[in-house]
Amino acid sequence: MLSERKKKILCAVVDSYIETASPISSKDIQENHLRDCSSATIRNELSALESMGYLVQPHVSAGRVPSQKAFRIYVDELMHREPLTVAEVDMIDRYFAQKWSDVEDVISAVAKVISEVTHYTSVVVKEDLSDCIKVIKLLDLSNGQMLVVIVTDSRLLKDAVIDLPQNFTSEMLVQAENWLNKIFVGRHISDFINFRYPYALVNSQFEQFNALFKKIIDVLKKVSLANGMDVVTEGSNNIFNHTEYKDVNNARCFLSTLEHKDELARIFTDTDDDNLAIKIGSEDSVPEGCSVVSAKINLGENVSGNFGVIGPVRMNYSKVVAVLDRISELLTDMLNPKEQQ
Amino acid sequence: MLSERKKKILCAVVDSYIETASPISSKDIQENHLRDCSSATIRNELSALESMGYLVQPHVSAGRVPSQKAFRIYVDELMHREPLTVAEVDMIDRYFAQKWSDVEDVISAVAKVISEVTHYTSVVVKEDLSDCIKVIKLLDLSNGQMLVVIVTDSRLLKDAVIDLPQNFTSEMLVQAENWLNKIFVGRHISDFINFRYPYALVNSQFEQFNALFKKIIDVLKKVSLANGMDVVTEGSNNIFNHTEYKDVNNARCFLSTLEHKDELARIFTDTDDDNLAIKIGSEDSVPEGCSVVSAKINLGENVSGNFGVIGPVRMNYSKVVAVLDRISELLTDMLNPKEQQ
DNA sequence: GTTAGCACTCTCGACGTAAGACTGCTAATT
DNA sequence: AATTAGCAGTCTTACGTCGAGAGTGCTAAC
Repeated sequence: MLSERKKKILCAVVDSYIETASPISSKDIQENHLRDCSSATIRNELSALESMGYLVQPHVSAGRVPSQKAFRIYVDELMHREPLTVAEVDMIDRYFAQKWSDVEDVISAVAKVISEVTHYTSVVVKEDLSDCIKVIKLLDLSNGQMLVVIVTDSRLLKDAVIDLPQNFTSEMLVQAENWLNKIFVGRHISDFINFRYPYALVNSQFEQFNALFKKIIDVLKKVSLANGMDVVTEGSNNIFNHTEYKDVNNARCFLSTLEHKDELARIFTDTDDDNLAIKIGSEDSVPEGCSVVSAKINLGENVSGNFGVIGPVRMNYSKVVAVLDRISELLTDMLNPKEQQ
Repeated sequence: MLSERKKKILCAVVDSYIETASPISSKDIQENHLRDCSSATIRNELSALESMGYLVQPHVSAGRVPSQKAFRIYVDELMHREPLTVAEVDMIDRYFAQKWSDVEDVISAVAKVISEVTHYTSVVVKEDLSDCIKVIKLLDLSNGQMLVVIVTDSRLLKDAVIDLPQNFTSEMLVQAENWLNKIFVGRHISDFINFRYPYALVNSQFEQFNALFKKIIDVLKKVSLANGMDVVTEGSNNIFNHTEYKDVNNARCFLSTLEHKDELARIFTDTDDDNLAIKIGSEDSVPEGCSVVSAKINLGENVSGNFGVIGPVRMNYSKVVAVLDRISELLTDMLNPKEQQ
């Protein structure tokens, strides 16, 4: 629907604007992108693109600035995918040369490398809501207390100390453990947020189990809430590299977004089936003036992760996408051999 | 060494400057603080205070601004301790009305309430390096794996899954557990960072225990490292309430400090025996232009915590101190009855 | 020792102006 | 019919001037 030349010009405007953060003039485009036609021709095209809603003019004697609609079509159709520089590849590979021993380390390293290479603020979200309970163990701590250990599919362990009811014997503990496993094994952790206490099952047994069961269910509920999300951000001070955050109100707004981890997690995890999602401006309740590029990865059985960057709409999408692609690749490489082992 | 009147005037300058963030004139002081002498007299005193290094003048026709030295003497000697307003007390109490079930909840709530009431950025540091091991449990997960649970003084639990050596029976597990407890109970978690493997003890026993013991010691080492510090910050966007951070470079520098958790922890935990420490400007490697007010609290047996605020040198010390005092009080109230229970 | 008064200095905002950046339009060209 | 050169018109921005206002330091009187 857009002519080839219009596409070329629009792409040039967005590219230049991403680089310079200031309005782009017809002369700029002519000199740097379209040598073979005059600035007057380009002016005509710019005018057309403006009335189509792709460009706006801050004032009459200024150049053009891309609208949100322009950024949308830019990332969907126009953008060139530039390869990473050698230095950037090196930087990423250096991070991945280390050996990590647990998921937390991976998360923090991924957050660091993304923010370092892209110069934007990075966000990594780990989500293990789909974790399945494999076995529950009750452990007498021999001081009137008991340790509840919940082992899940992904080997992530949750535990808590519970006071034992009076006169509780070791045998009763074993029995309680059996019952708990009968009820809960195979269930998903997330189910417990709205779990209703199964009186029917328990009332048929010793009365004194009741209190214990209630407490254990509380632990499960708590665990399922606490482990819903793990959100890590890195490089929040990178926002000051970008002129849009010279304005203090924008910066405050941005930082406040970063502090609302739950909302942030929602933005980064709420993706279609695509591996890579780009949300621009106020789309999908991304904060006004911000864009989010996020990717998805499996962090192991039933544990998925999302990672990406959040920054101004005037973001270097090409570079960010390349970085995220590369990291996706390295992460899957890292995780897959493990599974064959 | 300073005359009473000089003290009064210096205090007035600092108080006013904290409030208005702009240079204070002799007239200001005369009108708001020292009705009983003329502005000319105050001018003379100001001039004297300036040559003593307590005040500086941005330019000749401006008022005076307190120097770092002035802030030091202000918090040490001059400052009035104003009580909190009813609204502020309410706000704090409302937070403490909730029941918290674990240390993490307390930490996050304390961070939140401090930043909300003071309008500065709050920092809470939990340090449990001195945790003592109370008991170690080995738990057969019946799938060739074993769960190591370490219970410490402070009831903070650490655990990890370990692959069992081949042909390991339940009885051997019990035996291993006994040995582990014999060796490690009573030791401090922090000792394991440099722990040397006690061959003498183990070599006298079954050879196949060796591999297991090594793995467990690795777990202990890891745990002791990972649990060294827990640093939580809240309200980083509060910095924009304060004029000194209208300057983007200051803001960037401040945020970068917040991201270096280890350095931050050092600043907040490195206190004398005092319960409350105030560090101003570049003292004790606090970042240039920043001040830190921190308090200490016991978060349980052998677990100490530090909490406080970080903000501009021009900080409302009086209010911050009052807030931290109140929270200290409430925290000890909350923790002490627990111990009597 | 304190104070009134005054000259002096410096900042800050308002105003006007000139230069420069781009555009849109018109008319000529291909 | 599309393209282009040229030019008038508009708006921003930087700069310099100017006057008002704020505050001091000094002097001389109290």
